[in-house]
Amino acid sequence: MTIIALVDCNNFFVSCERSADPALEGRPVVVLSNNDGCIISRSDEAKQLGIRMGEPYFKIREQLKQKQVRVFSSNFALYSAKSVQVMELLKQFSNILEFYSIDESFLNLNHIPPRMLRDFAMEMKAKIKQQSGIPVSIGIAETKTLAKLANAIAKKAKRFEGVLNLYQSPHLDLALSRTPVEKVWGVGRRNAIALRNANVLTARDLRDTKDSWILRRFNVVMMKTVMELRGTPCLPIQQSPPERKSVMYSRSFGTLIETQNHMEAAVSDFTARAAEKLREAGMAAHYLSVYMRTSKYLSSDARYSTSGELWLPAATDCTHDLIREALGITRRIFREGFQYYKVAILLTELVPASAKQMSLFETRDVNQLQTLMQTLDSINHTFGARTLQYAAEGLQKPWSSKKEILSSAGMAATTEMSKTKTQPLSKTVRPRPLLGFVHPVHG
DNA sequence: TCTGGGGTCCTAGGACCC
DNA sequence: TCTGGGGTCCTAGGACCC
Repeated sequence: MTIIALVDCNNFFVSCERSADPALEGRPVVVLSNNDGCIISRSDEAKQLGIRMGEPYFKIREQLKQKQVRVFSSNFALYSAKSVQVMELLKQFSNILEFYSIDESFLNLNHIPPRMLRDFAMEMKAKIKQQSGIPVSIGIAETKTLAKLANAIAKKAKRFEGVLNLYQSPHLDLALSRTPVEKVWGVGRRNAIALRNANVLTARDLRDTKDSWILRRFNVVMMKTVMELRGTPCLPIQQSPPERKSVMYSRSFGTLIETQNHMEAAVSDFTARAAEKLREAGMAAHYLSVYMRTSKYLSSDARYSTSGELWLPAATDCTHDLIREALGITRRIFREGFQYYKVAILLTELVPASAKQMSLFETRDVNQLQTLMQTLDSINHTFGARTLQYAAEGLQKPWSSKKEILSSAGMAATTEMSKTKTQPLSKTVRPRPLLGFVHPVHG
């Protein structure tokens, strides 16, 4: 048998803000998505006020002000650092664990006697709170899907004090029968409708369906979910993350883009960010796509989206190669007369950087390029993102995402933003890649 | 004025082959 | 006579996750 715990940080982004400023404790707090678009994390107090997940910020801005809700732009530098801190603490409790997402980890607890599980989890929870300031909930069961389910109940029902152990529990049936089918991990909105129409209403109903019906009506993914509800593990703990298959960098703009000049600068900027992620993953890409679109919410004649792709003759992780090709694509696909809202850079067909092959026509010194990229990354890592950047990325970046209400902890993490002088971007200046680096802080 | 940003996996259907 | 049958590969789109 396997014993699996799911440790989930409560209201994670809000809890991070609170750990940086304890005065936020007990008050309603929310955190916004990128570009201050919508609500992505809420404290319990905010939930009680009826503030919904994913709600557009502009729609409830006044309401939040009236109710004295503290609002923060998202600050992923802070959240990542907190996440690492919690992960390090978790390693003290099991050496078989999976960091599933920024705020959730699965732990194998086979080394704990079943009757000790609850005490063990309570201790884990207390230690994490004490050392990192982050409150967590813990669910324990035979499979990941059941641990998820236990966790959701632990989080909601106060009497469990944040820990629910359903491992070999006589209460499992009751827990399953009180969990609506759409709350089961792996059952999304669409499948929930199909299940409800077939009168499968709860996790228990789903567990008790026939295999043949599931396979006929759904697929092997749903079958695994059903097996997991029955206590048969189908989703193993993945101790090392599977190799990346793609890297994407995508953002909506703070100010809409209308000119090709600005678009080329934004594409250069985004491509540089994607290339950084690529190198961080230790990969090189064979395939590059550039995608741009207007807002989805415009009338159909003002709406436009387009994309262009390119096979690279040799896989690369080199920022200036990728920028050059991305600009080539951009010049091919850009159309005047639209207000662009978002751009995405997608890198696929990844190979390990160590295995990349040189193009037959490569005339540059490849080792020198590699050293250059390493130096670039290490300087930006030490002195802050975008300390060094390509001229093509532009200095002013009027399209940058809005982040109007960063906490003071947030400002500390992104000092280079506040130091950058703002000047109007001259329309006559055409971005020129491959010219070298600029230094925006003193530039 | 204003609506997140990533990822993965599966299936269906077409093209092509023997 | 009659309208095989299986296999692979690719792509677009759907569905799900946090």
